[in-house]
Amino acid sequence: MKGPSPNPRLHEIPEASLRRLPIYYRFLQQMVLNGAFQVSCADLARGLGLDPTQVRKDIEMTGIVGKPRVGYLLTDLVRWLENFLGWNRPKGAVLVGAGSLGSALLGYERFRSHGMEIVAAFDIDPEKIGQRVHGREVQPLMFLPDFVRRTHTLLGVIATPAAAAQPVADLMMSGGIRAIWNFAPAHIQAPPTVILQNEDLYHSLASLSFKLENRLGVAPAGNGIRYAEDN
Amino acid sequence: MKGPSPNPRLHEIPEASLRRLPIYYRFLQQMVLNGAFQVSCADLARGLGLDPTQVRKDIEMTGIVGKPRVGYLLTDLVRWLENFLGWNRPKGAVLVGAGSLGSALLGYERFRSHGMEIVAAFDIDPEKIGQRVHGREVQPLMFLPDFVRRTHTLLGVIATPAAAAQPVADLMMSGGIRAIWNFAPAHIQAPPTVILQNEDLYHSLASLSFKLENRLGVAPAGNGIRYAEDN
DNA sequence: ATGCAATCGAGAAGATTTTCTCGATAAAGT
DNA sequence: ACTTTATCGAGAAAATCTTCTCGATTGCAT
Ligand SMILES: NC(=O)c1ccc[n+]([C@@H]2O[C@H](COP(=O)([O-])OP(=O)(O)OC[C@H]3O[C@@H](n4cnc5c(N)ncnc54)[C@H](O)[C@@H]3O)[C@@H](O)[C@H]2O)c1
Ligand SMILES: NC(=O)c1ccc[n+]([C@@H]2O[C@H](COP(=O)([O-])OP(=O)(O)OC[C@H]3O[C@@H](n4cnc5c(N)ncnc54)[C@H](O)[C@@H]3O)[C@@H](O)[C@H]2O)c1
Repeated sequence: MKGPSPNPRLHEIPEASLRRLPIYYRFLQQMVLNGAFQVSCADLARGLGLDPTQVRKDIEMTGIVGKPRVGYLLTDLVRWLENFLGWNRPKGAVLVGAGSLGSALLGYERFRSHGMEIVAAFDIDPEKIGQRVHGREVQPLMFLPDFVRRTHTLLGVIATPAAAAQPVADLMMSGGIRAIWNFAPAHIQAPPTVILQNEDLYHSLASLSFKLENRLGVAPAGNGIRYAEDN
Repeated sequence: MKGPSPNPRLHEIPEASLRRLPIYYRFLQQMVLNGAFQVSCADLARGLGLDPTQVRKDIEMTGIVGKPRVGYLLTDLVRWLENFLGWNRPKGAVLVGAGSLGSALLGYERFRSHGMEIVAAFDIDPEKIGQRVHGREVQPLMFLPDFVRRTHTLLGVIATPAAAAQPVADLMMSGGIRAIWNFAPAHIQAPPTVILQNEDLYHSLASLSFKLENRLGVAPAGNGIRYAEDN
C-alpha cells in the first residue's frame, strides 16, 4: 500500500461520512492493540452498531480498495485513514483565550496526532499575558496577526467569551488564518474561503434536554452521525 | 402566548432541526438586547446566512404559530423555544472525571440556563477526592450510583479518559441515569432506552483537517448544521 | 478441483432533509 | 376602500443520505 493521492471526488464527500471516519479510526486502533490483523466493514459495523453498507460506503469513499472475503489489512486501513484525514501531517494552530477551556485545550496533547498542534496562545487580559500555560507563553492578542503571517499558520482556535469571537476571528483572518475552530457560542461571519467549525455545546445540550424530557431513546441505529454547525 | 404542550409529533422532529434551534435562540436573544420587538424567519435567515424556508420549517416544527407579514413576537418566540427545549427547567447532572476538561465544565455556569445543572462531581483518583472544584466537592466514584438513585438524577457527564468511559457509563446506568453526555473519545454501549450524546472533538478535527488540506471552503450555505455522533 | 460462504463494489430503491413554489393573510401605503 | 408587499403555512420537487440488493471475487472446506 502506497496509495495514490486518496482524493476520489473531493467535492462529493458527504460531510456525514467524513465525520464518521474518526469513529472507525478509533475502533481500528483498538483492534490493532487487540492484535487483530485484518478487518472487514462488517466487523466495524458490528462493533459500532452501525449499518454495514454505510460503513462500506464510507470506507469506499476514501478510495482504498479491499479484498473480497477478507476486507482490509488493518494497518493499511489505519494509515490510509490517517493520510486521508491529514492526521499524519500536524498543522500548526493558534489559540485565543487562555481561560479554563483554552487551558484544557492547550494541555490536550492528543490533538497533535490528529492533525493539529497548538503552537501559540494569545489573550487580551494583562493578567494572563506572560503566564505559561502547559508550556506555552500567553502572548498579547495584538501580536497574533504578525505571528500568523510569519509562521504561515492556517488554523485558529477561539476560546474567548462569545462577544469577542467575531473580532478575534477578524484578527485571525487579517493575518491569513484559513480555518477557524470556534468554541464560543457565537455566530461568526467569514468569507466562504475560510473554513468554519463551530463547536457548539448548546447543540448537544438542546438535543439531550429535549430527548430526556420527551423520553425519547437514542436515534435510530443507522443514524450514527449528526452535523455540527458549519456556517 | 401560553402555548399548549409544544409537542407536535415528537418522533418526527428532525435531529438536524433540533440542533439548529440553539442557533436561532442565541440570535433571538441578541435581538432582544438590541431592542427588537418582533422577528420573522426571514430576519433569522438573513442574520445567520441560512435558507429562509429551512428556518421557517424549523420554527414551524416547534408548533408556534406566527402572523403573516409580521412573523413572531420576539419574547414569545424566545420563551417558546426555551420551553420547547426544556431550557427553562434545569435538570440535575452528575459529572465524572474532575480533570482539566471536567473542571472547565464544572466552572461553566451557563449550562444552568440551558437545561442542565451539574450537581455533583466524582473521580477515582484519591488525590482529587475531597478537593473542591468550583464549589463542589469531588466525591469517590463509588458513591455515584447511590447518589444518582437518591437524587433521581437523570443526566450524566463523562470527562474521564477514554478507557474509563464504558465502566463509568455502566455505573451511571446502574444508578438510573437516562442520558449520558460523553466527552471521552470512546464508543459507549448502552441500551436504546438510554440517550447518548457523544461530544467528539475528533469529528470536528477530521472535518477541519481534511477541508484545510483540500482547500475546501465552507459547506454550501444552506447546510447550517451537521451531525454529532449519537450512538 | 469444486462448491460454499463471506465480503467488496456498485447500482437501485427508499428515507430523510432541504429547497422551491404558491395560496392565504395581515400590515402599510395609496 | 384598494393595492401592494412581506410573511406564514403547506405541499411538491429536488437533493442528499441511508439502506437494500446483487453480481464478482476470494479464501476456505470438502
Ligand atoms: N468552560 C467551559 O466548560 C465551556 C464550555 C462550553 C463553552 N465554553 C465557551 O468557551 C469560551 C471560553 O470559556 P471559558 O470558560 O474558558 O471562559 P474564561 O473566562 O475562563 O476564559 C476566556 C478567556 O478569554 C480571554 N478574553 C476575553 N476577551 C478576549 C478578547 N477580546 N481577546 C482575547 N482574549 C479574550 C479572557 O481573558 C480569558 O482568559 C466561552 O465562549 C464559553 O462560552 C466554555
Ligand atoms: N482536555 C481537553 O481539552 C480535552 C479535549 C477533548 C477531549 N478530551 C477528553 O476528555 C477526557 C478528559 O480529559 P482531561 O484532559 O480532562 O483529562 P484529565 O487526565 O485531566 O482528567 C481525567 C480525570 O478522570 C479521572 N479518572 C480517570 N479514570 C477514572 C475512572 N475510572 N473513574 C473516574 N474518574 C477517572 C482522573 O482522575 C482525572 O481526574 C478525556 O477522555 C479526553 O480525551 C479532553
